[in-house]
Amino acid sequence: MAERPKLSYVVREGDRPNEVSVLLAGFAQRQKHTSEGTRQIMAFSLPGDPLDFECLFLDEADFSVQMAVTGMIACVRTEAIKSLLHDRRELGQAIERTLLADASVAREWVVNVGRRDARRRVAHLLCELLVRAKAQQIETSLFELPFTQEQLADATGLTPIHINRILRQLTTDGAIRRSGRMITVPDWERLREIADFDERFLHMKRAS
Amino acid sequence: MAERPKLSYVVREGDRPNEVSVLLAGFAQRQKHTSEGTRQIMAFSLPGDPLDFECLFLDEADFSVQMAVTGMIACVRTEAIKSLLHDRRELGQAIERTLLADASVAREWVVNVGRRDARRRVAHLLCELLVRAKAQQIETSLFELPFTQEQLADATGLTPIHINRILRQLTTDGAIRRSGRMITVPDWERLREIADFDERFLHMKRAS
DNA sequence: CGGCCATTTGACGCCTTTCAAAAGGTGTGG
DNA sequence: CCACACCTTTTGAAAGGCGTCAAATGGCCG
Repeated sequence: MAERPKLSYVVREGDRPNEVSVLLAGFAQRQKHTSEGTRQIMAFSLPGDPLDFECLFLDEADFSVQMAVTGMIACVRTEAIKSLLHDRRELGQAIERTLLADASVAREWVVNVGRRDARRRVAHLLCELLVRAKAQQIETSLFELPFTQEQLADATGLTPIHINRILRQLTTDGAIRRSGRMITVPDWERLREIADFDERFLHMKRAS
Repeated sequence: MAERPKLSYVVREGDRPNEVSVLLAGFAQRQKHTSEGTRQIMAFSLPGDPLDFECLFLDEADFSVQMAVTGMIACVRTEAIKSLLHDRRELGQAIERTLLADASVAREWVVNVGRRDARRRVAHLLCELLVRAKAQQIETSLFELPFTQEQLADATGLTPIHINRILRQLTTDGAIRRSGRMITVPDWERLREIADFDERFLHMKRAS
């Protein structure tokens, strides 16, 4: 249970942490850097999401986790979780499902950056964030994006300049409305159609 | 233990299979289709790889598996594996590690298609395939690619035409040599450098 | 040998990047 | 409360990487 300032790293690629964490408040991002220094974000974490549970089973972290805004995380010693896993099998199943759902999202991101143009790509990311935020009861149709356009660029494999142009285009097309970083979706079906979005890849439970 | 013809599907997106399979011979690919019909491959499977074990824990498959060439797979009823998992904890850990290594590869693919240009992207894919093939003792520096240029394109988010140009460029640069689909790597370090390749994301065991 | 598919090559166009700079916002210190 | 510094957003112009279109070549199998 510790406050984490904006931009602080929770895990760095190559770490072998002896504790894992859950995001309680704020937003975080999973990312990697290429040797040239460019960054690729491969997931945004919302409150309630585990941040680095794969470290429970893999030797070293293959990605970094950085806070996107100031937030709060809960840390648990890996020993504690492992002994819990030893006692309660259903907990292991739950973690397993979460990790594999994360993996499914990563696969969808491969599709997103590999086969969708900038417009669909951004719309798809917005859809994912909206659906996940709704599932966490964060808010509904209007949605405060805590991310800068540079972060959105690194998440979609685009440049911040182009993100800006795409957001403007989506706005003039009526698919979204913006004021500051607040984004409203007046026509959800419209955005979903633009994005080619099918939320099954999120593997969310209906009513758990 | 069944032979599978080229292009046959092992799993389709949305399936809820009651058996899972391991690739014994040949090559397979994991893929998704967008609503426009374009395809994105997100993993190539080599002999020895489990093809769809995530179905053990998730409700429905979020990707399809298709044979890239005629090959052989072994099918196991999910019930059988689950009861095995119940008895032998170390088996569960092994499967867990495999699944999470797959997830790590998917994340690296996000980086690949998101932040590397065509030349690095293709080189990175070749590096991954070579390292994994070597680990399976398939062959060493020379490597028969069973994949068409169209498949390589769908794996890298490019077009087959551009794959062709990149392969030619890598050839004239001396990074690879080709005859037919056989690819030789005369200078491994060279290709690795071009690719910005660091094999840690594969999470392979040193000597298991 | 003929049909079909994969590979190869060229010309052209466009989506996205790069480069550059202005404008808007925000926090800190005087 | 203002001023300054810094970051983010916005806009424009030009370049380039990759896609699209089209067609020729090559290889495999019946």
